[in-house]
Amino acid sequence: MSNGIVNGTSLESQFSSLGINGTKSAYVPPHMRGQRSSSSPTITEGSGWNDSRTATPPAPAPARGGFGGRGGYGGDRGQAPSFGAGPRRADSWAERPQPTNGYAPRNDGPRESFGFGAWKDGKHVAGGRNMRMEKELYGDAEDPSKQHTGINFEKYDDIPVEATGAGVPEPVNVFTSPPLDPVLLENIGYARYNTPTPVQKYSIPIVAGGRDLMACAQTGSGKTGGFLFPILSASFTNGPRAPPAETNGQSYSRTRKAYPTALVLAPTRELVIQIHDEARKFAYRSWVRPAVVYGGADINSQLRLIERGCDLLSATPGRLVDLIERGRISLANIKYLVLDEADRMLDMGFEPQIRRIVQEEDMPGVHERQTLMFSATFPRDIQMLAKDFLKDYIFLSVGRVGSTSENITQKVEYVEDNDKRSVLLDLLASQSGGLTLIFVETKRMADMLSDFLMQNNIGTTSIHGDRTQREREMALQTFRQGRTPVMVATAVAARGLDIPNVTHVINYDLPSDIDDYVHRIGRTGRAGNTGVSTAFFNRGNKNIVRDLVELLREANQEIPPWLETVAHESTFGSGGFRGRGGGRGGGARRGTNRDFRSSGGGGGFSGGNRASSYGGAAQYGGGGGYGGGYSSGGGAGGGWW
DNA sequence: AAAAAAT
Repeated sequence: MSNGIVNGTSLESQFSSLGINGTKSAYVPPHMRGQRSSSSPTITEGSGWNDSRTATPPAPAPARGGFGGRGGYGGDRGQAPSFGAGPRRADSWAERPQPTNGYAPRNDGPRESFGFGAWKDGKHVAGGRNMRMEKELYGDAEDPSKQHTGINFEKYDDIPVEATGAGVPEPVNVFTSPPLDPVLLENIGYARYNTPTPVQKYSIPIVAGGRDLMACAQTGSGKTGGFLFPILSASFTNGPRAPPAETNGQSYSRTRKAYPTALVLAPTRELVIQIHDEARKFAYRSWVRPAVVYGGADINSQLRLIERGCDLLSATPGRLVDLIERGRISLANIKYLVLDEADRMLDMGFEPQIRRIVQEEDMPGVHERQTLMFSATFPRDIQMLAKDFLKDYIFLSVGRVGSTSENITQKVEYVEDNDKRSVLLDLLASQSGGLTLIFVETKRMADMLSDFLMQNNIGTTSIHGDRTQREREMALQTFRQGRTPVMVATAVAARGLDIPNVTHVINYDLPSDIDDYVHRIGRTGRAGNTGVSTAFFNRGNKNIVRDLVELLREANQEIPPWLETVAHESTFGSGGFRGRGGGRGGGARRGTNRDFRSSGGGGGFSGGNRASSYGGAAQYGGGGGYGGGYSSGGGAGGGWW
């Protein structure tokens, strides 16, 4: 291998190369690493921690001393300042050696004054700066593993956006205050975000104006910031919702309940971890304490962290329902609800749990909260969800980032199953630098292929749902760091994950759904950078061929002649005619990503007009909508092509 | 058909 790929790829050797003592050391999930505290410090300024680097805080003067724990509402929420803290050791965390390997000792050090704010007497009191925390949250300017979407934003100007609905506010073109809270603005600066992405340009004034939002956008479009920025900004300015009266008298109950202000639901564990990491960046110095809960990890440590502060909660649905049942989380104070990757969550069968969380627990009704839904597509079941969860919403349609802006070079090669391994080896040998993400269809294949690559001395890890959560997070970690520059993945990693420096995505097995394909290749070419995607195609993939060709054409990619032939034969050939339904549109299952409501609609769901608002011209100058399609496969059988 | 997700 000529590409600097490393040896020794078993989990143990990955651990040891990270300086971790194999089985003995306490595992620290990514979102807890380097995090000494996620909540109320019990030490105030002057009582210990001091750092000469902590220059004059840019915040208002009272900020520094004003740290009274949870401020005026703390007690009512069962989160008195001393809560959960107990006697603390007197030695200063700052004096201990700093971890150099990205792993921090357990989160039991003394609290620091700086870095956390409070909501006190109806006002936001920002905390002072904390340089150590800033380094941990934002990294160095040179650290590539910390650099996310803060670069090359110019490319985003090409992305078409369409906003429809009643009273769409003018988009903003810069990060400014107003409408953004000054503390948030500083955090955006620390994160080196320069310019709002198209989603953010619209979502900021929409959410600031109190409106609900339905956005068809994929990650990579700056979606996470698109909801975090306006929600955090409004939260900083307006504070938490007043605690419900009924909880009076419960203050001293044995079980401590968290009352988050904002809730973000997402389909996979890694995704909620990633959202939480972003939330931590932008909640810095504010009263908002981000928290995260997800399955597969120790629930008790999550409970402890929740108790220390849980204002913006990122969660997978199953674990959240569990915690609600245990009476540890109440949704009574929710002001902001976000459903991320909503179509994916429905695909994964989360609808009953989501409906329970939103409609059958104690969450305020649709008129008492603000709701934001994000989905790559807008099929009928998502429309129904939007009808039930949103009110008078603004519909935002954001063009595909990767494919339409042509910063991903898409290749398709004809490879029989038996040849895939050797072709893959050749492919890996011929490239240099960067990270390679290989998608397969089954967990078994993921294991087999990663074993095979490791046997060939290619630094490989793998991620799929049968690995332990710890293994999954470790895989992501070593891949991000480039210690294992190749990762084999199932669908678990297809959507939403933001991994800088992925230069090559290989569809070892093509998915049967073109949307999945789009998401997968979207792991490269992020933030305006260029990337390469290679797909192995053979007769087993004919169910995707027509959508694939259409997509390649739309993205101005080279289409191999044989692929065109296959697509043509698959459409008109012996397999039986499967009508195109009149060109674009006519999509039965998937639907398009455009506002289906009648124009000027007041937000009501007008059920009958769906068909008529489909079809017709593409929504914005030829970009975007790639409707096309029937639900794949099945049906009229017949030979190959 | 497979994957993911609470235990």
